[in-house]
Order: sequence, then C-alpha cells, then structure tokens
Amino acid sequence: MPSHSNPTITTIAESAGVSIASVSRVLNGLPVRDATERKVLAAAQSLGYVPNSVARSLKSSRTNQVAFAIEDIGNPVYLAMLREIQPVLKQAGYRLVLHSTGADLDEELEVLRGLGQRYADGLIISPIRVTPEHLAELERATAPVVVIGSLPDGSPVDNVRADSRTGVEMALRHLRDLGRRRIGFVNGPLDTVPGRSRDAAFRAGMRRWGMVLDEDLVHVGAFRRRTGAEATRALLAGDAAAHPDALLCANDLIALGALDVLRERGLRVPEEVAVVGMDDTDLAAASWPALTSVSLGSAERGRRAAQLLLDRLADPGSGREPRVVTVEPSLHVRASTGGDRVADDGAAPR
Amino acid sequence: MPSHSNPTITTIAESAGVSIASVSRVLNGLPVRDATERKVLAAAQSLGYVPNSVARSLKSSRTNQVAFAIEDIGNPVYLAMLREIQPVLKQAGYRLVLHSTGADLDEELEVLRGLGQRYADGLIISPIRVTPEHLAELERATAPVVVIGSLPDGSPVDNVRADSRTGVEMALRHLRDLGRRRIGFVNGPLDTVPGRSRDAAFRAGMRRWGMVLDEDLVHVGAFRRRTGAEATRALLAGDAAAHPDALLCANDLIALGALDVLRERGLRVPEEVAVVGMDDTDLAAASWPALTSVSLGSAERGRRAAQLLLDRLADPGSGREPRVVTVEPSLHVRASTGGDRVADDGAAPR
DNA sequence: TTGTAGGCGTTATCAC
DNA sequence: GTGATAACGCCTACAA
Repeated sequence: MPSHSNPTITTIAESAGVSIASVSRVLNGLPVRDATERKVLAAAQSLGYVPNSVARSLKSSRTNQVAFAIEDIGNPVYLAMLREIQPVLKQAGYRLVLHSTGADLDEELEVLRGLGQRYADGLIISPIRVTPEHLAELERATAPVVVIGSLPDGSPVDNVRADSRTGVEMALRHLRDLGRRRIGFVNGPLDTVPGRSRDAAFRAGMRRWGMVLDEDLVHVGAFRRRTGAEATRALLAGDAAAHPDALLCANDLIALGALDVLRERGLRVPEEVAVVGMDDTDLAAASWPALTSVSLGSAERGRRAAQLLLDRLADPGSGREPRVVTVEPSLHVRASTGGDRVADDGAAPR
Repeated sequence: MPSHSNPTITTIAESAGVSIASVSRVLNGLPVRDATERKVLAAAQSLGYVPNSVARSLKSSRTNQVAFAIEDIGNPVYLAMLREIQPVLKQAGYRLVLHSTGADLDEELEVLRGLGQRYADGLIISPIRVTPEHLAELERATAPVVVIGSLPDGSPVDNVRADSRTGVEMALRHLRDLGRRRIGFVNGPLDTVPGRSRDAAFRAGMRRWGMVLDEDLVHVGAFRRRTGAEATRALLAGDAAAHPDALLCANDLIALGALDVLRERGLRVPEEVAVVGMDDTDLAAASWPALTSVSLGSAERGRRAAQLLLDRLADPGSGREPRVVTVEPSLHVRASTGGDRVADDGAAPR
C-alpha cells in the first residue's frame, strides 16, 4: 500500500540509498548503472511516486498548458473550434485551460493579461470585438497568441480568419440560381464582429450577383430564434408582392425562428420562401425542413489555430513574421432550399 | 515601455533598492513602511511585474486549477454540465482544465492517475463506465474528486447522480395519460452507463404504470439518429395493428431519427405516434414537431458537482463522509406529444 | 519595519 | 557513474 503523503525524489533517494541526482537521472532516462536504476525504479514503484508537474514547470518554465478563450462555450461555433483544438493539443502533450469570458470585454482583456502569470505556454483566443486595448495587450503578450477572427493588417500575432464574404456569396448565388430575386436578410447586432462582417458580406454579395438590395428586406436584431421570428413576421406584414422569396439568416438560430413563422403562416419552404442559415451547426440538420447553411469552417479554424500555436511553441527561435490563415467557407444545401431531404446523422452520439 | 524579460521579485527588489522580502510583503499587503511600499509599487508598475503562478503554486501547493473530464464535449449533456461548472469555478478563483477522453477507458483512468502530478487541486469526472480500476484509482486519489454518474454505495468520493428511473416514469405516465398503451423503446448500447440504466428504467416504468411491455417494441442500437430511423422502420414493418402508438427514445438524437421516418411514412406526430426523447438538448426545441423530452438535469448536475468540489477544497480538514446528491429529472412537454406548439428560444445566442 | 536564509520539488552543472 | 549543490520564483520564519 502506497504511503499517503506525497513521495518526492528525496523520499525515493533515501529509500533507495542514492542521491536525488541519481533518482532524477533514472526518471529521465539518463545513463545510469543498472543496479542503481533497479533500486530507484523499485523504490519509486513501491512508494507510488508521481513527478510533481508544478516543480517541473518552475524549473523548465514550461507548463504544458495552452489556454483557449471564448465568449461562450454554449455557442456551437466555439464548441466546434474547441472540439478540434482539444485533440490536437492533447496529441502534442498539452493540457487545455478553458476560459469562457461571457460577453464581457474586460474579462477578455483580463485573460490576455493573465498570460503574464505564466500558467500557460500559449493562448488561442476568439475575441468578441477587437479594440485598441486588445491590440496593445497582444503587442506586449509574454507568450505566443493565436487569434481566431480578423485582425487589422500588421497585427503582431498569428491570425486565423473566416471568409464570410465568400460564404455569403455562395449562398446568394445558390438562391439566384434557384430563381430567387427578392432576398431578405436577418442579421444580429452590427457592433459585433460577425454581425458587421455579415452585413458587409450581404451587401457585397447582392452587388456581386447583380441583385437589387431592398433595405426593407434587411432586419437587424439579436443572434436568436426570436429575432428570426419577429423579423419574418415583419417581412410578411405588408403587400404580398413585396414579400421576400428567400431569406438569408445570419445564423442558424435566426433561421429556425424564420421557419417557425413561415410554418405558422402556412408558407411552403422552399417553394414559396427559401431559407438559408449560417454556421452550419447541428441545429441545421435537426430542423424541419433541414436547413441549408453556410459553414464558415469553425472546426477547421480551430484546428489551424492549434497548429499555428504548436508551431510557435515548438520553435523557440521566435521573431518570425505573424502568419494569417484564411479558411474557406462552404455551402451545405439541404431541404430548406430544395436540397437533399435525407437527414444527415447528427454529430454528437451518446 | 516594460522590459521584455520577465521581472521577478528579485528584479523589483534591486530596482527599488529593498530586499525581496519587502517586495513580497508589499505585494501581499503585509504591513510595510509607506515609503517602502511606494518604492516597490513604483518599481513593480514600471517593470510590468506579474506574479508567477507556477512559483506560487510550488510554494503553496495549490494550483487554483480544477480539472473536468468527460468523454466528449460534443455531447450536449456534457456540454450542459460544463456550462454550469465553468462559472462556478471561475467565481471561486479556479481555472478549468478540460479533458476530453474519447470513448477510451484507459485515457479516463489516465486522467485519474494524472491527479498525482498535482496540476490541479481537484477533479470532476463523468465516467463512461465505472470499473473496479476506477474504484481503485478513486480510492487512492491524492486530491478531491467528484463523480457525476452513479457509483456503488460505499464509494469513497462525492457523487452526483441522475434519476433516470423517475425521469422515464414521468415520460411513461405522460404517454399513458394520453391514452397510449403500445409504447416502443429505442435505446443505445446496453454496456454503457446511460444505456443500461435507461433500459432498467423503461422496464420498471412500464410495470409501475401497469402497461404491457412487448419485447418486439424494444430496440437497441447506438445513441445516434441513424438508430432512431432504423428502429422505427423496423417497428413499422409488420402488421399495422402491431405498430406502437408511442416511442420513447433514449436520447434526442434517436428521437430525431424516429421523426424522420415517421414523416417519411406520412404518419402524424403525435396523433398516430407520439415521440419522446431524452436529455432535453437544444435539438429538442429545434426539431419539428418540437420534441417532448426528459431532462435528467445535466446542468444542475454540473453545478452541484462544482459546489461539492469547492466545498471540499475550502475545508482542508477532510475525512468527511462522501456525499451523494441525486438531481430531480423533469419532463419538457412539446409538440411531439401534443404539447405547446410555440417554439422556445434556443439557448445559445451569438 | 526590514533583511537573511531556507525550502517547495525538479533539473542540471559541477567536481569527484 | 555518482553525489553535492545551485538554481527556478515565491513565501515566511527568524533575527536584526
């Protein structure tokens, strides 16, 4: 039965009748006489020795931890990132420290500053908004940081971006090819990174494919189901001739709300109104009709971010140029725009 | 501009012209002469000093970290736990280390053993299966552990349980009250904790409410959408008189698969077949018809587990009896059994 | 009030 | 090959 207090190399050294240096050597596989090795291993075994990672970290100044900071893990987009990041880090021998900051900018900055405490060797962060304070903290960060989300050119850290512009273009082109011309757009808040970029993408995309943008068909609310419902009600309020024949929703939750109201009004989807969501979360496949959705590649963004960070960590000779990676979007066509009616198998088994 | 190498209390001491002890005292708010305090704070400020948490941990033998280990964060049940655990720990000043073990029992045991490395002050774990090895490791754990999921009586650690028995009873009673008698059951693997307990709960529940259990209406597969679809097809294969008039599905994903096939066959839900899921995930509200689902209180289980652990951590005088907490289930009635047709707002905004 | 010194558990550099 | 011994950065008796 192993003793209950924690054995250290000193304990083992005494027990085995050697010096702590020899114990350390054995435990680290350095050359040692056979007999010594045996004695040490036997003692370690019988005492139930486990190396203390904190002491190791102090000596090596490496924690073997990487932090990942996001606004809310409940958001499927961040969850998708996390699911990719986790195994990549584990594979490389790093533990994952998870920070969920809430919609609080200060907490986000706090995480950035917290790096100075050296509890982690690096950080992956997907900021809600990028303020000058963010850039200042990134500048002075004492450990490698990778940012998921767009950063101004010339920013000092590695950066993994989505391409919502192209993603929205794909969706609009799909709708145009289906003969739709009166495209409604339901967005989240314009003072968030995704809200603003999706708004810009919608405007650019409409122009790109030569469609007329009717401001009456553009609604802004929250990234929630309720917004989708309310906006859709509003869009269906006036003259039928003015109704949209397609809706682009800035995320899947909004699209679900839109579907609720279309169903309630007896409008057929996609025959009368086609609906497209964004982010391609599990909800898209769960809804009925299943939702066509633009994927901005969250999973891949997570994976790429983790790889960039590991790369930095592996190469101590830093000073390299910050790298920018842009992940390709993709369009997943399902029943809500007339695509495949066979449901795909959801992602998360139990 | 702060120097780029890391200032330590030694650096500050030199810069301020005092001893490291004084620096430490100032930083920890111990009584110091005013002038000293000023000098030290000024030096710390201008050098951009941040205390090194590793060194602190080595000295204090507290890491201010808590580990949370689950099979897969993609599983909404574990995600719900995580979402509750995280803020509770943060509030108490602990960082969260996340382990996703995959379906691998060895990795799970590895996490338990890893506690010996002292990288965390405590652990919350929700094991896939509880083997004798698990119990042995729990016995010798060097830090407080809380297990989410049932443990044999007399196990040495705190334990937060679901009550699937009562949850299933609620669902079956609901179906019986709707006049349903031929209840089908679609389950996941029987060699998993949830699979086994849900099977037992179904059998007990049918007995409890005086309904006849027809083994032909019981199907076992995976906890996936495909299983729901396949089982439902099989259940609808024979004589119409033998078809079930209600389906209890062991999780929401299975229920979605059942809905797919019922829709494909033109069977009305709930009029011809009522459907109930389990776990009450976001998918339940997203589906159409929205899914009635049994919640086993994952969120609350997470919260309670975190509280139990904090409790242990706060009270160094340990040796207290292990505590067992059982969380009440609840039934969320929606359209798939004739409940409210108004969709609720999904959980995760963006 | 302040400084010196020892120790938390490891690793690594010396001599022997 | 092995054993003292000095760090790593911090806290804290103890002595001044």
